[in-house]
Amino acid sequence: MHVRLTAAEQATLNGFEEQLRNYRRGAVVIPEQENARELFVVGAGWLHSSVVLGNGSRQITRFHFPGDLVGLPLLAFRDSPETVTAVTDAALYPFGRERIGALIAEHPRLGAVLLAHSIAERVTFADRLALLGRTPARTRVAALLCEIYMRMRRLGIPAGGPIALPLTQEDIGDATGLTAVHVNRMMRVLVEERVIERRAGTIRVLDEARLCAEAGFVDRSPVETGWLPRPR
Amino acid sequence: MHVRLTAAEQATLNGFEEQLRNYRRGAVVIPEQENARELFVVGAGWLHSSVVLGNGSRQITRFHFPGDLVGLPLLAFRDSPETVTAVTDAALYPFGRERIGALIAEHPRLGAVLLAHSIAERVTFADRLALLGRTPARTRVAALLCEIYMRMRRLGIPAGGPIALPLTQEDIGDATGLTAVHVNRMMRVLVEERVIERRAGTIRVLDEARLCAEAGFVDRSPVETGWLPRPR
DNA sequence: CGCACCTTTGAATGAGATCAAAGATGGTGG
DNA sequence: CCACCATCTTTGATCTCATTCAAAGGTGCG
Repeated sequence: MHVRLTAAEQATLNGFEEQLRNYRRGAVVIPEQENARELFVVGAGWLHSSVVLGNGSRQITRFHFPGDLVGLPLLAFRDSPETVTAVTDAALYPFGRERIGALIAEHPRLGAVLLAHSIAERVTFADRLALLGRTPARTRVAALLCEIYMRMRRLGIPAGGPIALPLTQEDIGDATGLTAVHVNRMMRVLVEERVIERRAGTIRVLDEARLCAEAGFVDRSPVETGWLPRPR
Repeated sequence: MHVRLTAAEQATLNGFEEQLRNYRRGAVVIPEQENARELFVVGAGWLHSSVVLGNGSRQITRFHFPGDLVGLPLLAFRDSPETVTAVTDAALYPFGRERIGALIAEHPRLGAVLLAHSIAERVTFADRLALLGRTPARTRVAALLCEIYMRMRRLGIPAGGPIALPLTQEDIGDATGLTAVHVNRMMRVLVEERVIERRAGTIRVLDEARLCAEAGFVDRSPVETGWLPRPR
């Protein structure tokens, strides 16, 4: 999205989407603490990454949407530090991690793009950290909805239209550090104040400006590419 | 630490530590939202990265110690998404971000190592996210102390010895999502239960096993390197 | 159609925040 | 070298946001 690729780069990237593998809603794609061997590009569906604590509670650390790269932690650790689960039925393109090594050797510039991507993700995590550490429940729920809404917009869904929200309130709680009960109350407030509307597994954003303000949403300016090396 | 470097790789890396620049305790090294142009390798001192929210509260997202690379977000965003501040007097090696581009072009394998490093950091953030979202105050404080202790150990400080803790309780609160007052109470409990000992800006870990258990500390197995391309 | 699972609502409880004020501590300048 | 002032730590009292516990509706899948 951010860089004009050479034909050779494009061809190499296309190679990552060969076979397609299907997963059912709720299926575990990568189990925590196990020696997983493959990464994935998301073809269709929603997934999430989560961590389970010693006390049994779960923290969802991020959601994955079509086009996302899933399983990068396998490049740094032998055993996956997180569980990747399919939220909806999903279709993924698996590939071995040594192919990332080959990609970098062949096209160092793509390696640099991958680095920038990983760093951007780190920044997203930092924002989320501030959200959990320093904001009240209401803001957290608004921020999650806002994030999903923005993501859907970028995937091409029209503004103001209804968007599917295949998450249980428990899921939302595990992502925001709240209980399902409290998530329910917070969403209710947002509905009562006409910020959003809900109906059978979908939500509609009625007041985008208000939602963004409520969430403290900051649109991180476009990704930097000035420092990248020349394509080979 | 994880990879055997070639002479050429080592030489290139050494080039990153040319001039040394000094900062006073409390000095802002990279201000949030400004167009910073340099990254740094930490030579000496402690620093931290933080985010300031709309409501005025602050979240410290991570601490930086000697040997750390600081300012990576500049590779992804034009304006720094976070503030980097010197906790103690510090000495840093600055360098321009285009040098990272050159590094990757010249030594793709080092680019891959950098990617793995960035991914490992992302995983650390995920752990921290679970900490803020799903654990009580006491665990959070223990986890922060445990993390610092482990880091100091790796930097060569003896087990059980006193270690400098140049952080105010407010700093610890901003890192753990608590108030300074509550941090004080939690540390008091840890002292009373003889897990740690405190004296004038230093702490001593009396019961390492207990601290780790309390913190839910998991030692992420050594970084993977099997997928790296061959050195050029 | 029936059984899981999810959502909704109320009431009681509790962890951590807030407010306030009294000790420590240490860096600075005279 | 000492005195002073700013900053940090400690402690108590009170308040509040979110959790917990409990139970009654909904919804959709098999």
